[in-house]
Amino acid sequence: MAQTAEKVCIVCNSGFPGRVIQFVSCVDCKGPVHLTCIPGNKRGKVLSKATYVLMNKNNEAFFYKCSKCPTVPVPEIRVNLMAQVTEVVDVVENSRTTLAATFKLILGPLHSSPKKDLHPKPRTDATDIIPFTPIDGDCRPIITPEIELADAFAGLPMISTNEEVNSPMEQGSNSLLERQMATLEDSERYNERPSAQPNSPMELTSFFARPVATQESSLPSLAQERSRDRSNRSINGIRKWHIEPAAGKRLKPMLIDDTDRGLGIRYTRKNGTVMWRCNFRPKKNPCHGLVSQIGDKFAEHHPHSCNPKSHHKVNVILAAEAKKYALDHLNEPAQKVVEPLIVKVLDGNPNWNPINPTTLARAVNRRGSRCRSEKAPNIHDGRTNFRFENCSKMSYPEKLDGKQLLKAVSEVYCETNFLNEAFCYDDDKDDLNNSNNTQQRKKDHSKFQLQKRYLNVRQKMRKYHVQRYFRNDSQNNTDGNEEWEGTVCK
DNA sequence: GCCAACGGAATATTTTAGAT
DNA sequence: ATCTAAAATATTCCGTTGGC
Repeated sequence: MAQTAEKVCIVCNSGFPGRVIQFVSCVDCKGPVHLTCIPGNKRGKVLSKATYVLMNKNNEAFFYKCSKCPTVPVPEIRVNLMAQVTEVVDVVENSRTTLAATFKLILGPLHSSPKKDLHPKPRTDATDIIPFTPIDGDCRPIITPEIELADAFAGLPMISTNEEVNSPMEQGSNSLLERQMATLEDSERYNERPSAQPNSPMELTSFFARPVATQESSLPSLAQERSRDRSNRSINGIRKWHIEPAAGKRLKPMLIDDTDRGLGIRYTRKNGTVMWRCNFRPKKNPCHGLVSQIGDKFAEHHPHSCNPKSHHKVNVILAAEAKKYALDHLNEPAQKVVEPLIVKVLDGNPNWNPINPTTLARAVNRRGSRCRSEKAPNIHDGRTNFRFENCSKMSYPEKLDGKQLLKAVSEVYCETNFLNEAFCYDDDKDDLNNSNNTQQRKKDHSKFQLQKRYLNVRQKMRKYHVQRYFRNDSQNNTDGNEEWEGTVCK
């Protein structure tokens, strides 16, 4: 951490002005990085100025690894593991005194909150390093050094990785794993086990050298969690992923793992990471299974808490294929579509208990009939956006709760639940002024008016096959009418 | 008709950026 | 260093769909 005014920060590309230049150097490329340019260190959470000064004073090195450099491999610690555990325990204990300021437990990029993950919640594998696996590939559950050490801290029996790695089957898996891992981005390569750097109690990640994560003994053990998870894995411990694009209900994509559990897309992070959630979701004890996907790589964030399913993958793929075929051949009878597919699947899976053809045919029919109604002639062929004509008929005075109406309408596609709120009201016979309960009558009347206008809008939408529409605020409506724009069904 | 299997929205929690 | 607001992420709730 020497001062160097000529150098340029490899993160922000700016210099190091001022008398006191605080920076750290990448252990690999030696490039300087501002203290504040360290990922997650805007507020000194990773390396505060005070800590920096203290470390400088004690001539301590801060092992920073910039994102441009290849990840430093995780050290092999199979040999003399207990000695290392003792060593790390000493370090942790000492950290309460002299090293308290310098010893910050920072987890990898997938764990953004150092404070939170110091004591991980029992329901997650927060301290597990998550192995990424490619799509339609597989992954051996890995007992990483930090996991073993975490178990050791929790007072649990050590799990020997020697035996696992040395067995013929595991050796095979390892080579397969290595081939997969070779394709991963550097920042994700947690699980490599080269022979270099033996006996180091520190783990180097893409960011920093840091002490191994510990776990309070009062919390459920990682070993127990993994043991439960391992029992859910296939026999050889290989995790396989497969995405079926339209296997879900409403033709949503489904991720299927090697235990035949199906997962649906939960949400997509801003950085493009897709989060998949196990589809087993009864109201009582829904499964916690959670998988992240970056590109075509997958990682388990939460293990499943549900039981594996039998032939689920075969069934969902078959159903998806049948529905897809039915959509492409709308005029063919469902039974005719389904039966050959079932025979074909049965040929490839002799142990499969075939789905009832009638059941599948009914599902196919449902899908087909919906599609037939959706494929009504489109008078706005070729145009995805258009301006509503007769805008005056679509306008609403503000006093009739236009905002609420606008919100309801803009969220509506072709189907709506609005009519499910059966509202019986005889507009013609009602006399607002002669009612016993005038306030309530006025309220009902207003609601009825709203519904009538809404139905009028909906009718319009159907007529023009509008998927959704919204008010065009860019127009200055001088005549008091609101302008609407719509999106036509393709 | 019941209930599991989804799927989406609402809500809660955490993180980050910016101001002071 | 602290506070606040906004954004991002995670969790929960609830409605709909589909199979039996």
